[in-house]
Amino acid sequence: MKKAYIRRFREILRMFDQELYLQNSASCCNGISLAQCHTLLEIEKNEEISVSGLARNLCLDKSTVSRTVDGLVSMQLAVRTVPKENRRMALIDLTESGRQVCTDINYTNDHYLQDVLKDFTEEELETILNLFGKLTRSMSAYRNKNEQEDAPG
Amino acid sequence: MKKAYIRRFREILRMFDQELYLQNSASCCNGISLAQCHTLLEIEKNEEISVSGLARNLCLDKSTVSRTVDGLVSMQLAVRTVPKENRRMALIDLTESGRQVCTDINYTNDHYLQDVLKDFTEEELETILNLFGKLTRSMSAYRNKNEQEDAPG
DNA sequence: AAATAATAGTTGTATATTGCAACAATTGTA
DNA sequence: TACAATTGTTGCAATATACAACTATTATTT
Repeated sequence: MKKAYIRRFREILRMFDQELYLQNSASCCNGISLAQCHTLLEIEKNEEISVSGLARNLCLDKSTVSRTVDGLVSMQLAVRTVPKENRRMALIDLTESGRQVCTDINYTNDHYLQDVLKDFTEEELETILNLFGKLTRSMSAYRNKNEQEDAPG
Repeated sequence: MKKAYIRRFREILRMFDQELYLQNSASCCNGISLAQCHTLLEIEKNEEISVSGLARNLCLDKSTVSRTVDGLVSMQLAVRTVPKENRRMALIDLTESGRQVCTDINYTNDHYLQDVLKDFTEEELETILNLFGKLTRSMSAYRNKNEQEDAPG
């Protein structure tokens, strides 16, 4: 693989990452922060998920997630429930307001993506989704491989 | 454009963003932080750039960049020079150590990308770079359009 | 059954990142 | 010369994050 190609790819990745960050920041400004936004959507995706589950899915420390959930709860966007059958854990769920905020975020982001992809042909759309998926899976595999190696024996 | 497609795209974007973040964090751990890493590479790309220039390119506030540069200077990876012909500004440049760190970062990231892309065919590589570029430009155009609208009249 | 280990969550502490506003110094313009 | 614009820095506050220590609970081992 050509060095020049890799450098161009890296450059585009950097710009893409920047655009993604700017857009995410801009679209999550319905009074909630980016971290809260990510957490809300992750709760929405899994009905009744634990703090540890969220931490795993979001690749964050559970203490971080615990505090983010604190924020969501104090804003009445989420609730903690301690199940009787396992009183160690707390299941997080959305309130009606929380669900509404998710709906808003989804609406904004769906429309953004639709706008940004409007000049892509059907074929391009299919191709980019496939290649994107392949790349993401490859990145994930690479990371898991390295985590195995670094894991405490 | 199908709603289901958009949702799948968003989901992949989210995962991709997460992988990118994790990889960036991991690869920048040569004693420097992610922000310092980005700043170093941006200085490397522009010989003698000002704080404002860095802020513009990195889409950050100049105060943020000023402090990041503080860190780099105190680590002796960069130097500030006040040009005689304009004593307001400070031109930032890399030291030899700074250049070496950049070389290391580039090496690591180039190899990462090479590894992650190793199962892509020549054609796929060409396609993904093109579509990625197109998408990034589209995102950038969208943002500029909206910034125009929001600009203080 | 008691002791120990594992799990789940929270809190204390520290650090990093960031932006806005205020400011100082310098340069450009009216 | 007075005023405006540019450039960078500092004060301040908010957010995000992780690690370690801790509490409470549940599971396992002896």
